[in-house]
Amino acid sequence: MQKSPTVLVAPKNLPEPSNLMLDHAWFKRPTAVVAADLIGCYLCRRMEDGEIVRAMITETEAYLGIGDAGCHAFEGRHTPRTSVMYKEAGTIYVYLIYGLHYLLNIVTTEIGQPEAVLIRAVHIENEPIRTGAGPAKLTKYLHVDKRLNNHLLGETVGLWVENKVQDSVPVSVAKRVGIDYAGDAAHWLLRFYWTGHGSVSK
DNA sequence: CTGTAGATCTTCT
DNA sequence: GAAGATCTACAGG
Repeated sequence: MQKSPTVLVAPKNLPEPSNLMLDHAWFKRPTAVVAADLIGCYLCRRMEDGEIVRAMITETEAYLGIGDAGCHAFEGRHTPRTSVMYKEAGTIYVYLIYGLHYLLNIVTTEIGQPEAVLIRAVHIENEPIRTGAGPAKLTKYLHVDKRLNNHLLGETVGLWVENKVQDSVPVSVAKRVGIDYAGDAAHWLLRFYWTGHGSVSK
């Protein structure tokens, strides 16, 4: 009997953002703390037709800037793609990987400190458990692409995060995925996921 | 069920 | 020219 964790209080699919919306200061904390804290929170997207989709975050990864060989901004690398990582906490960083997949990150910490959290998996109510099980799958479902890059989270751009409604969420830590080239940093425990949840990436 | 090819943009060698 | 913070389809055992 493999039942996925039950949401104690159902997410309100209200037509408007709720007062649980996280402000930018919430993301201006140590990146690993933000990444762990995001598990159980809701990634909210206003779709083209005006409907708001609330997707519960079940997996994240922290990328720790200039000292992290797995981070795009390693050793202060500053390119057209990575410049957004140096901006203010709460800024959306979307980039194209392998020429066809968009991945969603949220910038953290201070301006000038290129750190971010990658959203790796979400669970969308009333959808198959694997619908948002992967960083590229969730962006496809939520229509997240380059248009959002460089904008602050909020109702204006149609993408924001609302706080979790559960009191305690079981969180596990593990090594990050897909950065075997990063040497030592490949072993850092910067991946966070809802323990045993069926929507966590493979 | 495991393995791998292919898609094809951005960055670095 | 090569490889990447990935996913899907399909071949083979």
